[in-house]
Amino acid sequence: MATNTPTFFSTALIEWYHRHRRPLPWRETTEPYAIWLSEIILQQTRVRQGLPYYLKFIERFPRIHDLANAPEDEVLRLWQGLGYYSRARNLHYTAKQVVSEFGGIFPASYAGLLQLKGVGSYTAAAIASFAYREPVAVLDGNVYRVLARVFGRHENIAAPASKKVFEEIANAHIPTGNPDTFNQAIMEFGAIQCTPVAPDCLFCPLQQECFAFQHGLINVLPVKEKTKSSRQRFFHYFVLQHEGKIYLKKRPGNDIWQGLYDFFTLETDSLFPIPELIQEQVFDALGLPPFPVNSTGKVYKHILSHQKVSAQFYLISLPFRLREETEESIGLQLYSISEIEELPKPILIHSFLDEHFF
DNA sequence: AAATCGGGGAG
DNA sequence: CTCCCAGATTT
Repeated sequence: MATNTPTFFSTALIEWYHRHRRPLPWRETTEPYAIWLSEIILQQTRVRQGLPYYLKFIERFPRIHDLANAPEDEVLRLWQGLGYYSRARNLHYTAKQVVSEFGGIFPASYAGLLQLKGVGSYTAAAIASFAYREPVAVLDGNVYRVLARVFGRHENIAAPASKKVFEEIANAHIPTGNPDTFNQAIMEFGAIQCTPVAPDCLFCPLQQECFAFQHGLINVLPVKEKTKSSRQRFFHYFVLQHEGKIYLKKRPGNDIWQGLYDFFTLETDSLFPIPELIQEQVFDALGLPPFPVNSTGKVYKHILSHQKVSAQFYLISLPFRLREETEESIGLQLYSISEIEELPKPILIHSFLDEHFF
């Protein structure tokens, strides 16, 4: 990359940043491990939501070896409630890889960091610039918005093809001598000043240079194509209990909440399960004689990015355990209440348990 | 290129 | 309700 000297844009952002920056713990360090941890946590997550998780993780896992040596269930349990759980699984995978293959030392360049699982172009640029002062511009939601407005770009920011347009602008302005501050500044500027709704244009240092402000396009830029509506799903959770313990299973891949624990599940295409379906998919599958079951009555609603889940729970007390072959084939295992508290669970399941058992 | 993966908060 | 958040990965 060519050597960049400061521009009106980088100068204004950095000057603004020095007056408005929030004190955040991951800004007080240049350790790749701490920066990497914070960046994974903050993907698609607001600082306010991610901060307590960062503090928990850095306390429990002060060094990458601590994270690498932890069981995956504990990592997922600490991650519980933060969403996008593949981030936690990849975080753990990469910690183990960096320890076993690189002696606990992170790759020292953008290109090297990009090879790590869970580290894409944004995160690699963030770590490279913050930890190594490598002049590579970050491109996150904040940056897209700021660039689209200031430079008047109408490309659809949701389209992957638009990425290089914004990348080129950002990389043309990142000062070679101060890449870390520029990257921090442009993201902070987007988060605090140039917000998605009702940006503070009145007191904006870029007011005169901002294309969107000068042309009355603040509410038009950035252009972002609308997403499709999500699908509706209906879960029927059978809370099988025996001697104070509850059967749980670990959720498989290729669906939401991979690696988290929930109950034996019947999924239907409507709110009301067909009795024959319960007979076949529940009683027959579990090797139980048929008997009447009632849900707890409450329908739990849970919203995800691309799905709306309606869940009902059916409390069932078993006077005996399931057959061992049944337990193994379905993946069900009995856990005490205190054990269940330590397992990673979807917020939906945790909320239900909180109301009935914890 | 499009779909998928969470949960919370603002308006 | 809709939109967005220090995005990455899979299809």
